[in-house]
Amino acid sequence: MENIEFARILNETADLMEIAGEDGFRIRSYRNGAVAIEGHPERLEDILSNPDRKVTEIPGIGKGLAFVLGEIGSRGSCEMRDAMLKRFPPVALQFLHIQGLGPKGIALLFERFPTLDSMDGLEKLCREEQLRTLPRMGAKLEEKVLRGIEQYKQRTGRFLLSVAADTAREIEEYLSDLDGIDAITPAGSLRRGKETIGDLDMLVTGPNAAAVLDKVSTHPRVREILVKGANKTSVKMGREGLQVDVRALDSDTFGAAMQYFTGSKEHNVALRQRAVRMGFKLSEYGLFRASDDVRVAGATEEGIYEALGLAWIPPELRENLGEIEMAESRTLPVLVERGQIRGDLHMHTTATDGRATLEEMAIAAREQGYEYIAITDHSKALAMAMGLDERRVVDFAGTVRRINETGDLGIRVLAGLECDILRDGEMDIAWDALAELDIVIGSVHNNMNMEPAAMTDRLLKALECPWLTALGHPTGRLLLHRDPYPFDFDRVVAEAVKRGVWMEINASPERLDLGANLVRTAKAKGAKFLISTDSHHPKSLLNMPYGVATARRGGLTAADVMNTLPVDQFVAALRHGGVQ
DNA sequence: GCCGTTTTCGGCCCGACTGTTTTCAGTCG
Repeated sequence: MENIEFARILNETADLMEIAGEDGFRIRSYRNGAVAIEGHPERLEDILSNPDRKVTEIPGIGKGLAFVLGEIGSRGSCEMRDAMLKRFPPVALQFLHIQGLGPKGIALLFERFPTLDSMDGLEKLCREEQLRTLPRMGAKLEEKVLRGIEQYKQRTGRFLLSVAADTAREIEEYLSDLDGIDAITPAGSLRRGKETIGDLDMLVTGPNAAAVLDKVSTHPRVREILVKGANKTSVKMGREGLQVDVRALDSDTFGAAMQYFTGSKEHNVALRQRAVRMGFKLSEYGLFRASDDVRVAGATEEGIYEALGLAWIPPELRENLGEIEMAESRTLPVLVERGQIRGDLHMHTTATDGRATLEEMAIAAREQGYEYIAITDHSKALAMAMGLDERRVVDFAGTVRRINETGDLGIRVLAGLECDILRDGEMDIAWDALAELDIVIGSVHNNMNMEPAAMTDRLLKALECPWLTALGHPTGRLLLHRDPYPFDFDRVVAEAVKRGVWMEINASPERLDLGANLVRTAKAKGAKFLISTDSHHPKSLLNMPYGVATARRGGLTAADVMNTLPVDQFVAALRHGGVQ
């Protein structure tokens, strides 16, 4: 069992305890423990099975949680969770994801309607106007919950890009000891770098590819085998039930299969139409001449595109949004690559809500091969994150200057801030304190349900601040969880371009904000971008590829992305050339 | 339930908004 799985069960237990009205601090301990375990570099299982080690070595894990973790490790659950699940049906956990419903409300629902045990049941209660019979619940809440259920249904069945990527890696590792395998490659929306994934397609080639189909069904996280045939195994993985299709292929059709299973459907339809016009037939088995059914390409993707008179198209662009025309005229953009990113400009430390110190983040970033980073902790409006006030901002800028003078960290550190954009569009920190910093990322963290016009005004007002470097996670969306706040994006981008404020592509897999479509829109208006991980832990620095994938889907080249610049040029490009 | 000690128990992060009230609990970030 991986650490993240231990963390998930602790969090789930905490959710249930919250509904049960358990002591809040005790619940916090479970959540803290989950964070500690998820971020712990060692496998918890290894520590648990080693008699010389104790899990209480991990800060945040005491005697109580050590016992709980032991239970989870041996049987996948713990006493507390079992007890809670006797009181509440499993759907209670899903109710927590309905906006407008919290633990107290859910507890009340089960108290009043003991037979409630499904999302449909909740929907029925809303439609029959039953919620309003409960204290502090009314017609507005019934409407809100119905909207919440609608959104919930839309997002179930989809998974974050990172979840699919992790699962793909896990499967590759599990199969890596088999002989006679040439390649195990993800296709589908994962290969296209889409922000959320429906199911995971894995293609396998090699003389022994069929053996993979047997072995994959024995993976410990497989919970259901859907299909187990000669060419394909389909399974559901883990509790969330991510469907994984693994296909074994001949090497002479591998390119055609990659092309076909990578999609998108829209891209493939357009490509097949083109093939027909040119006297070919394109399928997952190859490109065939229509006249005599002779295969003219199929071993590689490049061969197929070339035979159709096209340059090879990067998977991220395969959405039939003009890429086929560009491939024909040989004008495809040279998309930005992870290896071109030289700095990460948005991260937090223990000064606010991060889990590691400035030094630890800097060293981890150096190991990623970066030349520079910016530390951008929160500002004081985020009281729950211990956000910085003016005095701490100025002190911090001084500290960073001294660190850079020593050069001990082997990486250039920029003094930054993720400054809250307040309700009225004012910055949370006075301008003269912001002037001490190299980089200021302006972000909206509260009052997100404003009218679109008011939110537009708020962002336009924020852009007036002369020290603002970039807009952080500009739409505020949380994938599968919260929709973007509506505002006039075109107007805000146009103003940002005019004022030289960059747009962030937040690489956190929960956000990927801006998303690819808005990246396209912004680029068309002349925007410049930062790709940043918004890390709260050294491990999260590894999320950069998700941001790069989003940039690529938006058609960005290295020239569009400011943090591809070498450190000196980057600092010179900052609005006031940096302060150091 | 964890932590850090005042080594035995008290402190642990908090403001704004919403819809429901008639003074505020619950939710959200």
